[in-house]
Amino acid sequence: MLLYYFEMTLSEEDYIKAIYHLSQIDSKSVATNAIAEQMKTKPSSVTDMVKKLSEKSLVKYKKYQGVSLSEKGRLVALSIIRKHRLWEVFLVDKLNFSWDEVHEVAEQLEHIKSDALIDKLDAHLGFPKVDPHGDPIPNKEGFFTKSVKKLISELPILSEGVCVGVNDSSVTFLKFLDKNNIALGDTFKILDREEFDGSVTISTRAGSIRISEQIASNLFLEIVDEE
Amino acid sequence: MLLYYFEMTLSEEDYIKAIYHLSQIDSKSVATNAIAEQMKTKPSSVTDMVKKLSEKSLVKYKKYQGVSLSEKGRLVALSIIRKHRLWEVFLVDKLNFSWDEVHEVAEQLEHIKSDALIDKLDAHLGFPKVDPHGDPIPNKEGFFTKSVKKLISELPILSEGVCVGVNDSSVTFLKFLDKNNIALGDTFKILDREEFDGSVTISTRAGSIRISEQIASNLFLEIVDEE
DNA sequence: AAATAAATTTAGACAAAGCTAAAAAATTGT
DNA sequence: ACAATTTTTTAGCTTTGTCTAAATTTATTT
Ligand SMILES: [Mn+2]
Ligand SMILES: [Mn+2]
Ligand SMILES: [Mn+2]
Ligand SMILES: [Mn+2]
Repeated sequence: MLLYYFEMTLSEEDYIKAIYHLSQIDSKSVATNAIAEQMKTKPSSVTDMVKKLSEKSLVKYKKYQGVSLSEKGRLVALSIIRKHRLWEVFLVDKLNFSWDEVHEVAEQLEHIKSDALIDKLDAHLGFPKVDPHGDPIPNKEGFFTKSVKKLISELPILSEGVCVGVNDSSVTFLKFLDKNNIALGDTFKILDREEFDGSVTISTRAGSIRISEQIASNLFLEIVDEE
Repeated sequence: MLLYYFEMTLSEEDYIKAIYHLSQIDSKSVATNAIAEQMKTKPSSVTDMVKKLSEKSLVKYKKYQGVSLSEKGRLVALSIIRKHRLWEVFLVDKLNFSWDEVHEVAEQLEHIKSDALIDKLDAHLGFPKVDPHGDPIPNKEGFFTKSVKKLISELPILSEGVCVGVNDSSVTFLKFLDKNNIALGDTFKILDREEFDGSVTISTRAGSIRISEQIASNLFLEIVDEE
């Protein structure tokens, strides 16, 4: 990730990250209003910030034409995302937070400035490849293995992956999972799917079980594509 | 420490901490210039900030008369110091930083807002009582066991304590310590002192050794006074 | 008790990041 | 094609935390 030798404020970092995420969704240039919504600010504030980021060559910007990250900006985004996701792993693996409690704190921790810190944290965590939500962690140079996160209901038979999230985070659903020995971090394989009702047979640590279409469309598996 | 229910900025927190430390040294009210020096700002900036802190009842302030922490301010200071020192323990014990590398990063980490985070970190570290520099860690309510950090040369015979720091951090001195099996974290007992040259006999894990007055006046032991 | 020096406060500016209201450009609908 | 709508930018203000220079208060010397 090659340290960026210019000081960036917390706010600038959050904007860069927001622009990165928005351009992942759409790939075209990102609209002022979209950034404003993501950052929970007003479009006029976005215009101001985007001008400043453009001055620093972190984004490419032409009036009324939206904005996109420069290569420099992309690397900054990935370095913040790396930090965010490493801290999330720390919070879950070492401090026993659950995967749905960590985002807000990571949002703060990602801005701590120290290359040594993040290197040592990475080592301490055993160089994880994905965060607790199944999202890939870029390495120091900004490379990461593309991982695909898909609902069980959308995966073909014989797919295999790690359960990394739920769509419906209601207490009743989480209790259901518990009762059926399904937990975040488990590896599942999709054995069969009924044409009739969309129910799916998956293998779990406790043996193979049948789950309804409704359940299958609420569980995310993370499939890592080796590069 | 009973959470403070008002938002504080990073800068306000650092000022409160600075005022706390300065009033430890002197116990009287703290001078504007002293704060300015500590915070590396100008006296006029200090006056501005002190007025704001006074508005929030965090300090007692009368024009030209210096400033002191209110009880509320003291608790805020202790909560930040608690966080600072817990993070220092984390950096040294878990991430293998050395005790002289951690201050700057802890200076950032101490401002992360999350009560759950600091509770879980505390537990993860095994509820440490002192930081890597031998300074006591306040508990959630702001209480801490007073620990005395003194040079071996200043301690009476039969004192016992944990080696927590050096005065002279030159490479030659640190190498000398290494050669004589003296390391941070070791427990020493002062067995005898020669009137003639001030040299001291101490018991170490490798047996008892004699150290010169010069060495004795460069090694800090931390003596914990049980409350 | 002045005079001088030092410490502190005030006044006025500035950069960062935000906001509202108004203007301008781009897009959409007819 | 052109009017209406939506998006984006500009202009002007606000708050935080900082600064310099000038004024004021307190402390120290003669
Ligand atoms: Mn953030
Ligand atoms: Mn995540
Ligand atoms: Mn700090
Ligand atoms: Mn310390």
